[in-house]
Amino acid sequence: MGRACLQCPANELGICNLAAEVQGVHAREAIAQTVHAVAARRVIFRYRDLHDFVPVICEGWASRVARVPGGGRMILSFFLPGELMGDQVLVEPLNDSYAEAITGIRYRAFERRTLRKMLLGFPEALDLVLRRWLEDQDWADQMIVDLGRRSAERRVTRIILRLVARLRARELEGAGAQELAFLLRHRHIADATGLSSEHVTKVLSELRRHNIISVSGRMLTILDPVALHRIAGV
Amino acid sequence: MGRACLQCPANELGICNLAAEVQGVHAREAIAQTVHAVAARRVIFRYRDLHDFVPVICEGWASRVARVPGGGRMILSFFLPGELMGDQVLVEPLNDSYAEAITGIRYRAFERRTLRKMLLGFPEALDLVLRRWLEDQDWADQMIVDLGRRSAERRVTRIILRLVARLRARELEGAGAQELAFLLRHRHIADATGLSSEHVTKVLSELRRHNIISVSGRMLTILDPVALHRIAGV
DNA sequence: CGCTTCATTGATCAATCTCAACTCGCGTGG
DNA sequence: CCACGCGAGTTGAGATTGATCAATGAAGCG
Repeated sequence: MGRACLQCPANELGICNLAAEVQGVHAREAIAQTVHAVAARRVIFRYRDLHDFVPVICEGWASRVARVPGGGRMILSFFLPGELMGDQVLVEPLNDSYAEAITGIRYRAFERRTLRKMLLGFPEALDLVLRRWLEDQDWADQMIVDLGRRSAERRVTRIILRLVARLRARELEGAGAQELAFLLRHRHIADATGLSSEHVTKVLSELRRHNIISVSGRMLTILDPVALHRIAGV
Repeated sequence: MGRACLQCPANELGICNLAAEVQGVHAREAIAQTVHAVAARRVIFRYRDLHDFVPVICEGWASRVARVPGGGRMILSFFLPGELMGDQVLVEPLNDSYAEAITGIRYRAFERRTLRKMLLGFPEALDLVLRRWLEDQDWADQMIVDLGRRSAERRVTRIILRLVARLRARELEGAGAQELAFLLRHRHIADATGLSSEHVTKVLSELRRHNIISVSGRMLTILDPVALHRIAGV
């Protein structure tokens, strides 16, 4: 059981067999679940095919992607370890997007029907899920504002800061540490911000030139948090 | 009771006093509610102040708006007659956006606490609300794709087509009629598509020049639906 | 170890913004 | 009832941002 499990809804709801095994007890509610692994850059599933199961990511980073006729791609949201991959637990998805692995990932799929019944029985549990759904909506709202009314530089810095905040909130990265694992490729940042990947490297190079961030391998170091926040406009 | 009430969730849930009065019966559940009117272009409320009430729009068009420091504005969603103004019925909003009237509007505010309790008791009713919430999320997803990866021309035509589809789905406009009341100003289209209002008039002029649409007063006529859909890329 | 994907950089091009000037229509106060 | 003023729409010129294309080197992965 990794750190990501600590705040995982499946764990908090007591439905994850992994947690149960570790603690040597049965899961509170028996919910049919399967474990899967997907390699980096691969499609995990299409949402339109996702009728009976609710996926939760255990390890690695993933994204929800929409394709645009003509080759364009747009990332609609990111999934970090310990997060529901889409909050449509109670309602079937109507979306025609698909989930794609950013790094290699492992995830669990829970049976929707049982999960739904359980949530309807426990208002606190329902609240947990709805609140996360609301956070997703808030993310989408912020993306809309960024895409519509902010410069490339701002979009890039803001998405980095927001992801870092999410990692810290889930305690995947220490709140103090300015150096952290940042697993996105330029292409992912580009697809999330509506920019070309070339332009993303130009923005990031500029930030490095001013000693605001530094990147080596897949570690991101925030050298000057104040400047970074100033650019992001927070 | 207008046509908009027919598909209004407050009506479907049997909580609207208006429906009850018209039919000479009591509302199924007594939920405290108040009626309000707001003039065009006025702020209706801030979402952060909206703790105890759930608003439903009865007449007119409204929008949810985010301001960006420096004068920019972005419309996050539209509200047509008979729609919940934000689906955060069950959870308190965490957003810092506000609702703004596009035309003059009338709306009703229902007490959140009672409504929530009622929804938790009726899974079908809960489903109704969650499904609408999901539709909102779908709208947001489409906006993100449009903003990130589509041209100005496409964004404008798509938002028009999507709004028209919504009006027709709610039977506010006949499915066949190509002429309909379209109450947005260029400024609203601009704020929803992330464009300048000048560029919106250029796009719309072009569409008129090609006899694809025509606008007079606040009536929009779709002269060439096929061409319009082709441009939108559907 | 060979191949694919990724990052970097520069030159050029296209889309859209900004600014400015003008017109129109409508609502309102005199 | 009229005049005025403001918000809204139109149009054009010039400025900017970011896309596209191309070429090269580096890194990751099987």
